Amino acid sequence: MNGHLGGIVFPTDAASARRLIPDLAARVEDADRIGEVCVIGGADASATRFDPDRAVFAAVVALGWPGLAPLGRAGAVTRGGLPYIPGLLGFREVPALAEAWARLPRKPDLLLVDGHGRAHPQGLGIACLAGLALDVPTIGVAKSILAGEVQGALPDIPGARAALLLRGRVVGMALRTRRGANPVYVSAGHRVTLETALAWVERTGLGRRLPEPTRLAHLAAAEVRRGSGP
DNA sequence: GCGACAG
DNA sequence: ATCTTGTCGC
Repeated sequence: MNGHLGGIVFPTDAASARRLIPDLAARVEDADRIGEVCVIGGADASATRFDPDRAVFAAVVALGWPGLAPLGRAGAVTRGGLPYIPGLLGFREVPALAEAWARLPRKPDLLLVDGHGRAHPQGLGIACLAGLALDVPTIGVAKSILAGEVQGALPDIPGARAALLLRGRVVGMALRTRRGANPVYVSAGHRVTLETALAWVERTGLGRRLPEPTRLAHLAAAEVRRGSGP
């Protein structure tokens, strides 16, 4: 039940997860290795606070490119996994995302994941882990910072950027996608460059704060949750 | 030891 | 992440 997760055996406790991080982070590919993009996907998960079962409701949506026409969507639920621990989000949510991914008839050529990619303390945000597990290029799109600091000011103008630095390294970019809205933090996941990641986020933005793939995945995950009990 | 801390 | 309707503003 784990071979389709990129050969990764997902840990069931935080200590084991932490031991795996260095090795997995080293496997993440930094260069662009994206083929022709005909299908672009979005992935996100929803959860109920204080849930003793630790249910994770995940969803993956597939949109056509260009045009962003809906091509498909799938959901999945996992229980009894890790609780939310900053830095270990991927270990908690990717198993559910992988199950939803497996149910998608048409696999995306590129996947936008809600959360960070390399803009993570050890360079292994959920987008990186999802890329390794699903064997697909990924991009991380987060709504707040996990680690690092934004360098300089970010004008309230769509398209404005400010580097996200961590230990002197540019690990991501604060990107203003919409006037009057907080920026989004973009970082490379697996097989994608930060510049390429930024281009795709802007291309699929449609004038809203979150790019369409991730926005729709969020709505889909909420639906999975409603349809699978609290 | 203290504070920070994606979703 | 989630608890939640109306409301302020472009």
